[in-house]
Formats: sequence, structure tokens, C-alpha cells
Amino acid sequence: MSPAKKDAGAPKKGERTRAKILDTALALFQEHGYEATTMRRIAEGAGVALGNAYYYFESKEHLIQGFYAKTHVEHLAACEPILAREKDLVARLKGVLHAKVDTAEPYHRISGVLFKSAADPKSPLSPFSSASAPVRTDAIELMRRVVDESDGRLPKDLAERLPEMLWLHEMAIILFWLHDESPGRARTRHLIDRTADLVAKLVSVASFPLMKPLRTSALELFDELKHDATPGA
Amino acid sequence: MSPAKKDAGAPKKGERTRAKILDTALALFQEHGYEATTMRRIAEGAGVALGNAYYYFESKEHLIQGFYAKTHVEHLAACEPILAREKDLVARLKGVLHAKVDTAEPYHRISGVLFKSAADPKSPLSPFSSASAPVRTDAIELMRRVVDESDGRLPKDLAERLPEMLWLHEMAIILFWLHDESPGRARTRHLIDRTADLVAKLVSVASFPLMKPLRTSALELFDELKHDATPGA
DNA sequence: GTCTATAACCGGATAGAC
DNA sequence: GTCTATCCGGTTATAGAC
Repeated sequence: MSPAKKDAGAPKKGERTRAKILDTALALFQEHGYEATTMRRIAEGAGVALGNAYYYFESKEHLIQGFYAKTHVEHLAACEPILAREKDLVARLKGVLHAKVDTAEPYHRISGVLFKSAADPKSPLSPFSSASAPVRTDAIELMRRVVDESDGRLPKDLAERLPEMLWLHEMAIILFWLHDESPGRARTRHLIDRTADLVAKLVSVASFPLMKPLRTSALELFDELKHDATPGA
Repeated sequence: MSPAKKDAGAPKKGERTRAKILDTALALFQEHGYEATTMRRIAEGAGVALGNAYYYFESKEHLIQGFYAKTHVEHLAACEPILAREKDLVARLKGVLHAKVDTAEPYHRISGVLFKSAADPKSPLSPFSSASAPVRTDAIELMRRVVDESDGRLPKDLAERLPEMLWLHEMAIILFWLHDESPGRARTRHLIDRTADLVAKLVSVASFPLMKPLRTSALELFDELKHDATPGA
């Protein structure tokens, strides 16, 4: 009766070990940086053997996926009050992006390494990879809320693709943020405000009925290109 | 008289060894990929001891700087006939970008790894780093030729910044290309043609005298943001 | 002082016993 | 599912050769 003894609802057998390893790793990454943190040190801190850490996580890099998920959850929480309060599309967009910068701030030091693989299509860490699909999908859904629950009216074809476009915009902001050493990330915040205004202008221009042909061909191009870049989406 | 014996103009003492190591490394990277190529194998292939390779190159990654320089030179050569032939800005831009895709094609397999550090501000391999400044500056100069020797007339303030903007555009194209597995990189080529047309339209609209205020504020934003992203440029 | 070679070190990853 | 013992390859220290 030993394996069947546990009650349903309790954290499964080794699930606790897994969480312990991840938490330890993230804490050490934050304190000493990614490179300086060895797998041996993580295992030691988590109270397990080195090999055991590899039983739960394929590689050191795979620990980072957990990091993505964690910061994303924090971002979601920070967005709730903003989305409840603001109804204007631009205000919602700015709010969500500033919240991203806010919640990511504690990890600025190590984020460079964490996003290292953004450009490597084969890496599971790339935001475009299928391994990143869960978080990516969720982040796009957040942008869908930004758009759908705003008080503006948009043509259907545009409203459909806009969330993905805004997610790409967010990725670009993050890339800029990685290189931003200005106090308070002032430059990134400026970039957010200016490009959000730009997005609003583009959207409103693109929404004129007269713009339909141009809009259609632009959206077709987007669809076509998307296919290749994000096979999982 | 042994050290002073050599004639001026001959390839300096160890300069040959350096070149041998680099050539061997690039060949092996291309054949087996970056990860699979060990420093021991490179040293062996170049006929030197392992430690010797580190005398000439700080790290395995530093071998990649040589790679950047090499492909850039090839790109420059490929652009000459295009720039001599075409005088229309769009045609010149498309020609230069397609040439980039052409010359980079043999290295597509390994480029993912090579650009891994694009997002890491601390890495000397980042295209924005000061270590990459020589190649970056040269690539921007190429874009300046694309603009300056074209037959269109541009307002001075725009013509001044356009080369840097076009270089950023090129970086974005390359990022897309890294993820592009379509035959003949058809999607990247499509992206080039469509965005080059878009650039042309934007440039011509921005050149209207009536657009001067908007153009000025857009260029000011660009100047302001550039400062942080590329301290070396 | 410029270059080359040998022998470690260190840390990510794996094999296989318990 | 957890451990111990190794492997493997990037990197470094160091001793010498030209």
C-alpha cells in the first residue's frame, strides 16, 4: 500500500523536488548571474545530487523556461487593474507595456543571457519556438484582451491580427530594453509611449473604409510571413 | 640577424598561423556546425597545439568575429555591380539586401549560433557592441552609398539618418532569415521586396515639404533612442 | 619578446548502480 | 527517483623554444 497511500490533491511525489530545484536556480541566477551559477551549486542548494537535477531538467537552459513562465504570471497580475481601469486602446497598450518593464526590472541583469537564444531558431528558448508556445500564446491572448475590451471600433480583419502584431511589438520593446542602461529605463519608456501613439495612429488610419484594399494586402503579407516564422502559432 | 631578416610586405611571422586557424575553424563550422566543432579539432586541423589557438583567439566565440568580417567582405563585392548599375533607390536597396541573402546562404545552418548573442548586450558578438563597430560602421557606409548615389532627392535631415535606419532594417531582415526555412528563402525575399517598397513610400511621403514638422520629430526620436542602443556608433 | 606545447582545471552533461 | 563516478570540451597556467 505504499505507492497508493497518498491522497489525491497533494503535490505529487517528486513534484516538490522539481519546484525546489527551479526555485533555487532562479534565486541563484538572480543573485550571481546565469554563467556564474553552476549546476552543482543549484543541486547543492536544492539538497539533491547533480544527476538528479538533470532528471528533472534536460539542461541548464531548460531551467529558463520556468523563468519565462514565472515573470509572465507576474506580468498578468500587474495588468489586471490596468485593463479594468483603462478603456482607451492606447492607454491600455501603454499600461501593459510599462507593466512589462516594471515586472521584468528585477531580472534585467540576467535577461541578456536568457534572451540569448532569441535569434537561434533551433533553441527551445527562442520566443518563436514551439517550446515557448504556451507562454507566447498566453501573451498574445493578453494583447487580445487589450484590443477586444477597448472602446474603439476596429474592422474585423484587423482586430483579428492586431494581437499578434502587438506581441511582436512587445518583443521589439524587450530587445531594446535589454540594451537600455538609462536610469529608470527612461529610454525604453519613451520608446513605449511614442510607438504606442504611432500604433494608434496607424490603426485609426488603417480603419478608414477607404483604406480597405491597402489594409487587406498588408494583412495578407502578415499572414504569409507569419507562417514561416512561428510554425507553432 | 634572425628577427630582422624578413622583408617588409611579407605576411608577418605568426600572421600566417592566425589565418590558418581561422580558415580551419570556419571550414569546420560550416561542415559540422559550431557546437560539434571542438577547439581541439580546430587546432589539430590547423596543425597547432590547443593552447596556441587560444594565443591567437581569446575564445571560441571570438573566431566568429572573423566570420562576420569575411561574409561582409563578400557582401561588399557582390554589391559593387548592383550599385554601379541601379540608380533608383528601391532597386539599389533590394539589390543590396538580396545580395546579403545570397552571400550569407552558405552559412545559414550555423548563423543561428553565430547570432545567438545578438540579444546579449554584454557579448562582444552583438551587432550593437563596440567589438562589432568596425563591421557595423562599414555596413552603414554601404547603406550610405545606396542612398547618396541614388537618383532621388531627399531632405538633408532624412538623408543623414537614413543609412542607419536602413542598417537596422537589414538587421531585422537577417533575424527573419535566420528563422526562414522556405526553399530559396522565398519568404525572406518576399519580405525584402515588400518592405523595400514600403521604405520607398515612407521616404517619399516624408520628403513632402508639408511633412517637415512630423519628420523632424520622428528623426529626433530616432536620435534620442540611438544614443542608448549603440554607444559606439 | 614572440610564439608553441603540455598539463591541468572547471563545469555541463551522461551512465548506470541502487 | 536518487545517487556516484565519469566523460568531454572550453579554458587557463605555465614552462619553455625560437
